[in-house]
Parts: sequence; C-alpha cells; structure tokens
Amino acid sequence: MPLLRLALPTPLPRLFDYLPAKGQHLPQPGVRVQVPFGNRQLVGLLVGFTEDSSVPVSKLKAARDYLDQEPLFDAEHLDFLIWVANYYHQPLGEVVQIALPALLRQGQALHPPQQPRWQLTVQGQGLDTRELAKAPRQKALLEYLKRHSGAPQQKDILGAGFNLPQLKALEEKGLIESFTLGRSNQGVGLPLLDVAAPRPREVLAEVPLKLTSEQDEVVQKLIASLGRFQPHLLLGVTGSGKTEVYLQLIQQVLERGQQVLVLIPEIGLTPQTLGRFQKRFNRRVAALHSGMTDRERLNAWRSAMEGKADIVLGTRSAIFTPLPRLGLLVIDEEHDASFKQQDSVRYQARDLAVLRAKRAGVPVVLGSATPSLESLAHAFSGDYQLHHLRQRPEAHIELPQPKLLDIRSRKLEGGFSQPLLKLIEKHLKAGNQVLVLLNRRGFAPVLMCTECGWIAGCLNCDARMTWHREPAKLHCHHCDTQQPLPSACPQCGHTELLPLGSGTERAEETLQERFPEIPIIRIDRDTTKGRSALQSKLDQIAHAKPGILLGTQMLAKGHHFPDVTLATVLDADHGLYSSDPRAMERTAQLLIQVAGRAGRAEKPGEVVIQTHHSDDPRLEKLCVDGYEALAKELLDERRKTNWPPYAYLAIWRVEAPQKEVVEAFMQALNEQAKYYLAEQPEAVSLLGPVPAPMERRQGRYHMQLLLHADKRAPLHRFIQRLLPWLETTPLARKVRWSLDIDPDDLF
DNA sequence: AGCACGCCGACT
DNA sequence: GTCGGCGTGCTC
Repeated sequence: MPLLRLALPTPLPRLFDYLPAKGQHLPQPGVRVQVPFGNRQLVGLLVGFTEDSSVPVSKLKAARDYLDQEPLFDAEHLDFLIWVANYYHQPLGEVVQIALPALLRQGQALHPPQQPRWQLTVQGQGLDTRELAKAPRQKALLEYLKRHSGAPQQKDILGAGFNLPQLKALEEKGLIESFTLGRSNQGVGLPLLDVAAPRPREVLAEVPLKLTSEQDEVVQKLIASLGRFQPHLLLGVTGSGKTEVYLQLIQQVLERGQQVLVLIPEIGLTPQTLGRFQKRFNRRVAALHSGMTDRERLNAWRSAMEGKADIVLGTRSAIFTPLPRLGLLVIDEEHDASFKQQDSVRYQARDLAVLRAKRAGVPVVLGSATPSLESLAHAFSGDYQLHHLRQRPEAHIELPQPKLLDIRSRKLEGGFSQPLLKLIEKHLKAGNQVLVLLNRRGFAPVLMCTECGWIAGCLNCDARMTWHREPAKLHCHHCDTQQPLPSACPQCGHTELLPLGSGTERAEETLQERFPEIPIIRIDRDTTKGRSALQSKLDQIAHAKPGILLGTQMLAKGHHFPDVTLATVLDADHGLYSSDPRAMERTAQLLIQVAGRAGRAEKPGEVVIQTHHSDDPRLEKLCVDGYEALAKELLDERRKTNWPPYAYLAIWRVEAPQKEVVEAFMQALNEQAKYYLAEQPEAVSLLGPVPAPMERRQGRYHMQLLLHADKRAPLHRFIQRLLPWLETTPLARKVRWSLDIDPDDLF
C-alpha cells in the first residue's frame, strides 16, 4: 500500500508520511489533506507517494480527509515550490503556506458552498393553492415557486420578501424541498449554472495609445521573444510610457490565448493601475494584494488557477499563483524593496519571476527607471536584453537635472536652508506645487537635555526615541514602544529638553509658519493609514494649487503629480556613508524617483537636493550623468571588492533575550562551520560572527554570521551541511535563528 | 512553531 | 491544598 507524503505547516524541515484515509480513493499529488498531527489537526499538501517510510508503518497515522477533488497545483508547479524550499532552505510546508490563500490554508473549500435552492415537491406541484388560504404568505410563496420553476436560490427568495420560517413551514408540510448544487453533485440533476462565460473574441476594449517610434521598437523586440524564455530589462525614465509598452505586449499574449502575471510593488496597486488594465482589455483581471479580504483573494486566486482570469495583477506573493496558460511575466518597478520578503521564507519575487519564466519557456519583462544593480549586471552581461526608453511622449520637456544644494555651513530651519525656502516661495508664487521629501517621521528624531546631555533612548532597543507632537509622545520606530513625553530630564531634573533634527511634523510646522496661506498635504505613515487615506490625500493634492506635498518615501513612488514643478529632498546624506553597501544604490534610486515627480506635464521642473556632501563624486555623477552611469560605477566597485552581484551572500541571524545565550550559540555555529570548511574545503568564507548593527532590538540581542562565496553551489552545499547539525544541537532551541539567502540588506 | 508533560513557588 | 512559571520533548 502506498503511503502519503505530505508537506505540513510546521517549521520542521521534513515531510511527513501518513496512511491513506480509509475508504477513499487515493488522491492525486497537489490536493490538500487533513491529518492528525500530535494532538491537533493540520491541513497539509500531498506532494507524492512512498513505499517505505523512515517511521515504522505501525506508528503512522491515517489521513483524516482529502479536501480537494482536483489538485491545486500540477506537478510542474509543485516542483517549482520544491525548488523554492530548497533554494531558501525552508521546509516545503512553509513554502506551501505562503503559496496558498489564507482560506485554503485553513481548510476551506476551493469553491464557495452553493446557496441552498428551493423547489416544489411532487406533492407541492399537485397542490391546489387555495388549501393554504389561511396562510396567505405561505400561499404566495408557493405560487412564487410555481412561477419560478428553475429552483431559485434561497437568497433570491428572501430578497423577494419571504422569510425563513415561511420556507420551513412549507417544508414541514412536505410541499417544498431544498437542495444545494455543489461540485460534488455535479451532473446528478440540474445543470451547473456557473459555466465559464466564453471570452469575447475581441481582446481590445479600447483603442491603444499611439506609440512613439522608440516605444514601438521596444514593443516589437519584446513581441519577437514571445513563446520562449527571455528576460528583458526595460530601463525607462519616468514618464516614458513603460505601462503602455507592457499593455501592448500583453495584448499580443492575450491574442494567443495565454495568461499574464504582472507584479507591482506593495503600494503600487492603486485603483487607477487596476482600472487601466481593465479598461484596455475584454478579459478578466484578477487583483491580488494585501488590501483585499481573504474571500476576495481566494476568488481571485481560483479564477487564476482555473484559467478564467487572463491577467493577474498582484504584489510579491502573487508570484506563487498557479497559471495553467502562462505566457508572460512583468515586474514593474523591479528595483522596489517590497519584492523581497523580509520574514519566514525570505524569497525575492523578482528572481522567482525569472525562474518561473525559464521553467515556462516564456519571456519576463523587468521594468524600472532605476533598476537594481543585479538586473543591470545581467543586462550588461547579455543575459537580459536591455531596452531603453529615453523619450517622454506626454511631457514635451526633458526631466530636469537634479541640483545639489550644500548645507554644510548653513543654518537650517526645520530642516530647510534659506535658499531652499526662497526657491519654494518662487514656485508657489507661480501657482505651482512643490514636493518635499523627508525620510523621517515625527517632529524630531532626537530629544536632548540641554543641561546634562541626556538623550531619550528606547528601553528595548539601541535606538533613540523619536519625538512626536501630534499626538505628543516618544515613539521608538524599531519596536513601536511609546512613552509619554517627560516634562523634565529623568537624569538631572532640568526642564529644558531640546529637539534635535527634524522629521515630517517639524517640516510641516516650519512650512506652515513660512507660508500660512498655502495648503500643505503631509503623507507619511502617521497621517496616511490605509488605502483610502492615501487616496483621499491624493485627491486633495489635485486641488491644492499652489500647494506643498510633504512626506516620506510613500510620496516618491509612482504617483503622478502633474502640477509639481519643484521636487526637493531635505537630506540626502543618510545613505552616503552607511555601513550597508547597498545604501548608495538605494539613495540614488530614491533621488531619481523623486526627480521624476517634477515637471511631468508641460511645466518645466527643478529638482534640488540638500546635502552636506555636495562634492561627493557619486552624487555628482548621479546628477550629471544619470542613474545608469552611476550604477555602472557602483557595479565596477562591486566587482573589484567581489561583492554581489559578482558574489553570493547568505546571512545567519540569531537572536535571544540574553546576550550570553546568543554568543554561546554563535560560537558553536562558527566552530562547526569552521570544522566543516577545514574538513571539506568549500569556496566559502565566514565574515563574523558579529553583533548586528543594532544589537538590541525589541528587547532581544542580535548577532549575525555572514557567508560569502564566489559561486552559488558551494554556498548552498555548505548551508545544507550545517542545517542537520543545527537540528541536533540543544543550543539551537534556546535562540531564534533565521537564514537569509541573497539578503537585501545586512541588518 | 505549538502543545503537553512535569516539577517547584505564591495564592483563591 | 491548587494555579502557573517555563524547561524539555515530540510531532509521520
């Protein structure tokens, strides 16, 4: 008898064998199975069969139930999930968890239970309704059911003015009966009503925009690669019409009867984006993002896996959606950090998109004005086809060149230098909008005692607490701890506490004092919680002329502000001399994204960046020669220092409440690692272990060990050897550890 | 990760 | 006398 091999939602890095459920046909791999596990019930996924188990057959439990008639994943998709589990060194059960919509994880049916329907019994059909004269509502209901002979749904009957007791009363008398039309009783009587509607023949629902010759050339090259694996990097400046290029390529894929998967950043899916896809095509678009209810997500997921939706538009986790007729993948704003998951299975959706494209034999298009160094390296090496969009079809003006404004010896007022305030005034006087980016929330990042130098720090973290004014409190942005504002210094009792530096609250105050008549719209996590809040802010912006838009990065991503003529960054220095090697790349991306907000329509724009390092050669390069030129230089540096994308990294992070425990574990891990390396030399080097950049976070002590290798294979072989050791060492149970493959940042 | 079992302190 | 603290062991 074959045994079931299941992936279960547990962090244990193995599969579990079960006896098949009694009295049921053996299911296919890819169906969900409910099983007893210890003393609880879990929903697992059948991944295959085995004849012999490492556990004695007498100890195996039997599966309780099969939850699907048909597999949720075919063999190929299952194989993809297995690949992901192996690559990120996570249990397959965990990967299955993130690949399934929440409701399916919880064991709910793939198809929603059908509404009960009601019809007359034979007795009811033969009844003379006059016999019900004493019960007029029941009589009316019976007549209603006689008129609607197609067994109407209960909800429609209730909607027609009848109620449940009336239905029950007639049922008691044996005049009517209810039944449900599920998938399981398909074909037992009435036909299934919910047949997939045939697609309209015409793919296009509207006339596409006219392409520029530059766009058209790119579209033609992309079309030429349909039907085979080919990654493309589309480097298009802001306003160059990348989306229109995607749409016209997608049209061709839809004409071939295939599906398209479009991934966008977490905050990128606005109703407008979705609307643009829906308006263009006579095809079903399924959206998958975090703002939806579990039920909505399940419906979208199902329509994708059943092939009813032709376009799936989603965030990171949508990369796991099964698509039977996949013909193209698109990753918009491919540099965006939200494509990398930062907990549990730390996957990079962009990388997985390329992998899926390869396995499906279809092209994948990565688009950005500021591509990741990884993708650019692939493009320069020829692995990816590189396409440029330099023109801006809708704006008849060039994007402005950013100017650096040195603030080294200038007095700042709420973060603003005087020349900058004058410039803002000039643009406002012309009736235009000004965008101010400040990547720091709150009023001031530091609160200091003027007498003894005490600084408000977080009890749980090695971090300073940010002073917030509205509402007044001290807030740690790392662990979310909040404290009332002290009225005096807790160290010396002095009552004068001085805020140092500025965040968005203070910048807003400064601007409001200086420009009392001008509306200021602040967009940060404190003022803009939730999707609708952002939308209402964006609506306000459309009417604020002149006006100031002030905010954190939320403001720099993707939104179109046609009336902004001045875009400014208050402090560009944060990433310039950071210990994180990726900081410069991120700063450059942010600056260029902000610059893209200025002068998008007909009005010429200006971009001004305040910095203490206006002579930094990299900043200068960025402003004068542009992002691609700087990226080339950064890549040269990476090559020389043998750093990604020319080398491969993994980070072992370890944390526990006590420092000694973490140190003891790290030492053991390090020794074991060194032992393996000595015994079986691999081209892997260990950097560390070292305390994490912020040792104490959320009341826990953090350390990390960085693994570096020239090639992927030895790195993964090495990790594969260390993992079994971890399972056996008792120290490992006293700490929380995690493994980050291809980390985005080193924190 | 859960969850149970198990052996020692301050409470209805 | 018990509720509950978290150490340790197990999950096919």
